[in-house]
Amino acid sequence: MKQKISIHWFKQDFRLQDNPSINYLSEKEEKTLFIYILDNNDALSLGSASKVWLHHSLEYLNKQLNGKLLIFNDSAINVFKKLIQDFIISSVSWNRCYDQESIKNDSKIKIFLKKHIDDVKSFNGSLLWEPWEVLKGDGTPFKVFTPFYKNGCLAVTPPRKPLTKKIKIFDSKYSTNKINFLKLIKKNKWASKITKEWKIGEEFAHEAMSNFFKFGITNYKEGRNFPSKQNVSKLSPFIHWGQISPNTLWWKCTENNKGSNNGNIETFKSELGWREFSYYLLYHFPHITEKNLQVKFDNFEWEFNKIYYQRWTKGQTGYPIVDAGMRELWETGYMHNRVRMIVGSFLVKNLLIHWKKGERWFWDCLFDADIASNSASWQWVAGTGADAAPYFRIFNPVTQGQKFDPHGEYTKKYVPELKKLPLKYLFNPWDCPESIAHNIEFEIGKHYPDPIVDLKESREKALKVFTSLKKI
DNA sequence: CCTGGAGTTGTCCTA
DNA sequence: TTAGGACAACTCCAG
Repeated sequence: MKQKISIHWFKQDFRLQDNPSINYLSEKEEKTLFIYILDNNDALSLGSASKVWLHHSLEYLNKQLNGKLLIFNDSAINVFKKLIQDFIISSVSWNRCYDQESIKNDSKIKIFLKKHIDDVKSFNGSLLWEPWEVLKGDGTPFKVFTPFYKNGCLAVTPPRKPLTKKIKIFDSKYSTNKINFLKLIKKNKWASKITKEWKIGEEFAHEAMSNFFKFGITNYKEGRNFPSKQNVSKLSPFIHWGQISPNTLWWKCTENNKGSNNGNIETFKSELGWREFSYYLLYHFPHITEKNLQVKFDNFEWEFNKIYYQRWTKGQTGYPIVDAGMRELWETGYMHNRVRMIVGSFLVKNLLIHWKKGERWFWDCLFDADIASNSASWQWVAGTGADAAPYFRIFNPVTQGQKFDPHGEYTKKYVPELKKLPLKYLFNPWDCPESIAHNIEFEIGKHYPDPIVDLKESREKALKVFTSLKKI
């Protein structure tokens, strides 16, 4: 006798709170079977850090579901074929993904499922506004952030309020923990070290939110620029994996938006707005993952010096703030936003290496690696994207270090070989006089690399190349 | 169709 | 030491 069930298909929504698909199924009479499908043939293959986060997320989620999460390593079609054989399925639902590949695959699966199951639904569980609902007066999509956010988002319907319902978990007899079979984690030092500063799971997303609204949000607007300060939320991996919904954060902002903290709250909300904008661009211009949004850059003469690139990835460029950022990324699966801009500008403008190379490295190393934010942000840094920075905006890693890490705490933490260097020379160690260097046993080229390119030269070269481009 | 204001995040030089 | 303007021009957007 087959049992009657409903199915929630976890995609990038690893939470039980404020989960529209789960809420929908909780209203039904049947108990819900919770499944996750890893398809190794997915075009959008996961980066190494993403796999690690996914592994721990699945473990946590399975615990939340009393060990009843069903995990498959197959194509979604095959999985559903089997489930349709084994159960009477009244409903299947999930929360949508917004990249082109997912849209294509999911619509195929939906058509297949509808042949066998009456009730097949998908929900918006990850965006505050549906990309197709925010348009200009003439019906075309926005291309500039400020009008998109102010006139497009804020001026229309406010985001859905968070809601949580009680779930009824279906106990399938073949529900076992198969997470290790997915082989998401390689047995090496990196994979175990990288999670050291993180607690992964829905509960910890809420913990991070509480901490942020207690401490970080005070002075967020200013403090978010300083990598050694604790003002950033560090919520990005949780948001990416759906361990907390943007709606929960949005309404938490509204709740806390009283009195003098207004500017900070608004700034944080606009950061959520930037995430929306990235997804918006991805939806309306899906090729931004691969191609320049501004086609005139297709003629741009990028260079590729393999040695430079490798030293950038390893944090061995000879520019302390750049190296600190790249090492933070490698060691923690995260990089502070200000530093992301600095290392990005350095790769694209000083080394003239294609933004796509940087995008791929970030994709592999970031816990919050997100196809929308990553593509849109790299294009922004390169100046090839929407709402681009003017080409002459090239970050100076020395000035940026002095300005945003004024006491050098961040830089020294990740580049410990510079610890003894006086602050005056921390961001330009090549200027350190011989007498001082000798005393602290610091030799450039021996204890810390020579800068791979000259700042002034590479800046002028970049300006030249970018200027020539606009004349085409 | 025309018009005018505006556009996340900087740097460098000059007075 | 510091504040202000140049950098260059284009596209987007709203009226």
